[in-house]
Amino acid sequence: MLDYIIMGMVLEKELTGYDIKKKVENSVGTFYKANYGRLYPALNKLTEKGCLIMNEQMQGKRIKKYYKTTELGKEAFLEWLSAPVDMNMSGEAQLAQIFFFGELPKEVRDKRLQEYAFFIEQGLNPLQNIAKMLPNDNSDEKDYFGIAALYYGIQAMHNTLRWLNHIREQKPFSQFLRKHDE
Amino acid sequence: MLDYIIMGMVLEKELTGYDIKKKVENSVGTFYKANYGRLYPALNKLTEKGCLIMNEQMQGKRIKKYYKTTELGKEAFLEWLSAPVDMNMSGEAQLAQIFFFGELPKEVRDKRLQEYAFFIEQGLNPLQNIAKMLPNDNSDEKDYFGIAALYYGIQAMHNTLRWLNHIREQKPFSQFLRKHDE
DNA sequence: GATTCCATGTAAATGGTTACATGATTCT
DNA sequence: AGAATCATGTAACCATTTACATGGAATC
Repeated sequence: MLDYIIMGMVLEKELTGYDIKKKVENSVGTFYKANYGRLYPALNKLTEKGCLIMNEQMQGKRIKKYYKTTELGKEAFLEWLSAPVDMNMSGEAQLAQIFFFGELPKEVRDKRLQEYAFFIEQGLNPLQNIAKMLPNDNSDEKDYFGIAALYYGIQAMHNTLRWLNHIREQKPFSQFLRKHDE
Repeated sequence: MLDYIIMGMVLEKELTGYDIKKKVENSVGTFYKANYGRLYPALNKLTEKGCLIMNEQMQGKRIKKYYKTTELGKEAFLEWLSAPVDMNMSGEAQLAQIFFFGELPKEVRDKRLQEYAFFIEQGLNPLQNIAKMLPNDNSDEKDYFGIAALYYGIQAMHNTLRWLNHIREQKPFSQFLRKHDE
């Protein structure tokens, strides 16, 4: 996963490992955390494999290593990107993939987004059935937070579906966020 | 984390490892995945530590091992549960903790929920500032999905805050889910 | 009688974090 | 001058997944 995120970050502009980490933080950062402990080793491995090219530059007395994705890397990246979203991964990791969907041809992208919505609906149904069978009154105090977690999941899935509908049509986000009734 | 989830699952009723996995799946399952590869070793370690008691029972020719949380285990569980939610963990893992909040005294629980809401607001602010500075028009096609991910994050945080407000007052969930405008 | 589910585990491989180590550059 | 940040890495440790291995019990 980190490999693909790195390659996605330096598709066009070359960056240092340090820059890449910063870029990850303030873009996909909400969904994916990188740290130097595996970032730098990953950069070396990807360079060895030929997925990145490294370009050393001197800045005063310091060597800076700039990385950029090669054609081979681009292929690997697009292969990963165009594969169906892996539902075994955490929701956050799934979002990290969709983050790059702008790099995908519209056809493939739409297919994947629809597919993804379908998977979420499939996960949503059993949860909704459980919710329906639950007693309406606050019967057992101790169970409340378990039920709350269930509803959290249902809500989150609903919201993801709404979001997917939105981005499938590439609507602007000016009116995406809703007012919240206190 | 798994240790505490296990202990939380067998606070009152004794279960086998197999049962525990099932119970995790259809309760916190949306947020936390267990697998036998670490579940069984974890059961042994917790038993050695004295956090669980094991009770072997014969069912025909098969030995079944039932586990239950000891007093020592309960203490450890409650200590974990009453600590502030660790914001370095994934959002899913955070929810897995709140799942057990029914076991917490109201005072501690309310404090933790308010604290948690505060942390989320703190994470939300920078994202909202980025969103505000973004050009309103769909300037760059390729950036659209990056921006979409940003809005997803903002939406998710808003929803979490709304949910937290709801559960802090222990409101029933009959009207929690909103209708979705297509 | 075969398949599915119940039930318990282990071992190898992989994945990932944390702390450490070092030093240059830029800002105050 | 001192602090913060830029910049690159390693090593030890810890966590986690996957595949394998085994067999009883219940269901069709």
